[in-house]
Amino acid sequence: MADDIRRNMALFPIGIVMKLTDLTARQIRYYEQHELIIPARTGGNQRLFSFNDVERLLEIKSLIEKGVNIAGIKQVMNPVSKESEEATVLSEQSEVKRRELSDAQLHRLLKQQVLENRPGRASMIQGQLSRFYNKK
DNA sequence: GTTCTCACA
DNA sequence: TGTGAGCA
Repeated sequence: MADDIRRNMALFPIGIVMKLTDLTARQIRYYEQHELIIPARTGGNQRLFSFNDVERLLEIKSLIEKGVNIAGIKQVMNPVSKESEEATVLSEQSEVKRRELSDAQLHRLLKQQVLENRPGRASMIQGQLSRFYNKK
């Protein structure tokens, strides 16, 4: 599992992440405040992002582009601390399956929502999303 | 030169 | 969310 270590290893500063994700520093920090990402910190209190963080930001970005707000994204990207993140990798497959399943359903739901709720933006998507996590 | 936090025309 | 201030 040395791969997970590399994947979660904090490497680049916010500047690099900005280019990698096309997000502004403001947005990246904003998402961090909402615990969508949990970058490591250097001694100088500077953020260090891992590949995982970048991937999460890309997911967040795609969701934002589809009209999902922070509240909605939080339900999809249930915040995971660095520790529990590793624990998730080692945990049972049932957890993994549930995650993949809900992701697939999520895509279908998002497409549906985006088409129907076009003008007014995602509004009732939050309640819909939460149901998937209870329903498996 | 960069990033950080905080605050707001 | 953008942007500028004042530090580190």
